[in-house]
Amino acid sequence: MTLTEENYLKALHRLSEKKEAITVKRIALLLDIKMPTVNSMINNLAEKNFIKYEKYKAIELTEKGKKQALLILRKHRLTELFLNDVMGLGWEEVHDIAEQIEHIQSDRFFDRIDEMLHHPKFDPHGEPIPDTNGKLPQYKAFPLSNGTIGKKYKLSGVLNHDASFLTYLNSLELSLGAVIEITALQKFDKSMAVQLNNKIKTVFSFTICQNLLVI
Amino acid sequence: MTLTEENYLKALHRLSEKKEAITVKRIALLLDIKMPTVNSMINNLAEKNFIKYEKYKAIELTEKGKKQALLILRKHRLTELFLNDVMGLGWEEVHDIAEQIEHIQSDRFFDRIDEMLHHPKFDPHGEPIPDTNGKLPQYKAFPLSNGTIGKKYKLSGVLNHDASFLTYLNSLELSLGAVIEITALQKFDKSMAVQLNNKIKTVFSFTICQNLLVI
DNA sequence: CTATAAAGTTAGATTAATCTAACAAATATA
DNA sequence: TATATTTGTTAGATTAATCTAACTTTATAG
Repeated sequence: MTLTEENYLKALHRLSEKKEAITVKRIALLLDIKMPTVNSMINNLAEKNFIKYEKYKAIELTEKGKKQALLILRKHRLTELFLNDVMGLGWEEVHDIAEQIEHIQSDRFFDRIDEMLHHPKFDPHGEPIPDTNGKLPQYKAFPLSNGTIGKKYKLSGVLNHDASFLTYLNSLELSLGAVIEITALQKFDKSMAVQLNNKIKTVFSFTICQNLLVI
Repeated sequence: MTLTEENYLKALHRLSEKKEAITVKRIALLLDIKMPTVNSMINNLAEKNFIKYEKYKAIELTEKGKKQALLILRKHRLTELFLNDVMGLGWEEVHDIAEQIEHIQSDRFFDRIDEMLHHPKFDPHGEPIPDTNGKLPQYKAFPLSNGTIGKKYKLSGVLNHDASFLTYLNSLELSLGAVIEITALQKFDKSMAVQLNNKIKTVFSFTICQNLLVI
């Protein structure tokens, strides 16, 4: 696969997630490329069985195409996490770099990233990370505020990336993968008493609970 | 610059280091590309002032071309070190991955790598790493066996990468950047008494000293 | 010092990815 | 429903990087 084909597949997948029909126009707008160019690439991808396509009809990813797209998405999300977690780059700067690194051809490289991050199932926005076969985890991360009393959860992402919020989490030694047990619930303000990593006990406001993604 | 142009520049630089003349034939062999292809790329690079070139004459990198090549080399060597040191990949596997990552366009990314490695001046083979302006360090790493008694050196590379050797170095907490002081020298077998990181005292055989590159 | 071999160059074709201009089909609107 | 607008397609050109075939220059070996 060429780099360009990979980028089209990624765009196709992104559009397929917003349940509206995938059209030549939308792809052209998303990639900032003229329609005839998209048209010829669509024909190319159809020939290679990455998509199902008939003239003037909507475009659909085949199983093969979907898998390929998810494998690229996997590399992209793992890379973003790596750049942030391991290399300390800010969330605003990781995307553009990951767009480039996602095309690196090396299973070893991405396997090591995966290992160093302890095989994360979700990125910090709560988006699922496909596995090496392009399969998504069955369940989805949800905000801690939807959790139930007495249960233990694993932190898999945060919806807010303000420095102050992240600093606060750090002060509690709360990083991705940390265990959060809900020990009590205040009906009045929906705040939660929690125990972190079976050690620290504290209380989270409802706002904080809404921003912590867990599984 | 395109990825292909970058690869040609890198090849050109590599050939220029082996003082023989740079010819179309050599480039073609090195990159496994046919001569007419090289010829047209040479014309392209000459137009862009990366090289000086006249028909049937030898090819020379201009200052501009040399700087560009060194900047790519910088990214390559930093990446190799990073893949090995930080990500724990073996020396035999880092090269191919670095060949791809060296083309990533992001100063921030490589600056972070540089920081995380504490601004290394040499790669583990003792080869110098150009700085952000494409300048090489003036001095060059040399084997510890050429050091003098009473002096302190900084470990900047190793010439042997056998697992047993690296394990031995690890057991002494001897990693890149470590301080090695020569405290005594045995004339008989050229072994050296050394103090490592101002802590551990031990003795290195001549063979070991030959394989430790220092500055 | 010529003849042959090696290296270099030119010309022209090919492929991937892009474009513009022109035309065709589908959709929306009056 | 007829027309206008939007969307999609085709045809043909362009650029970067590659190739083969043919030709030219330089180097080498008798």
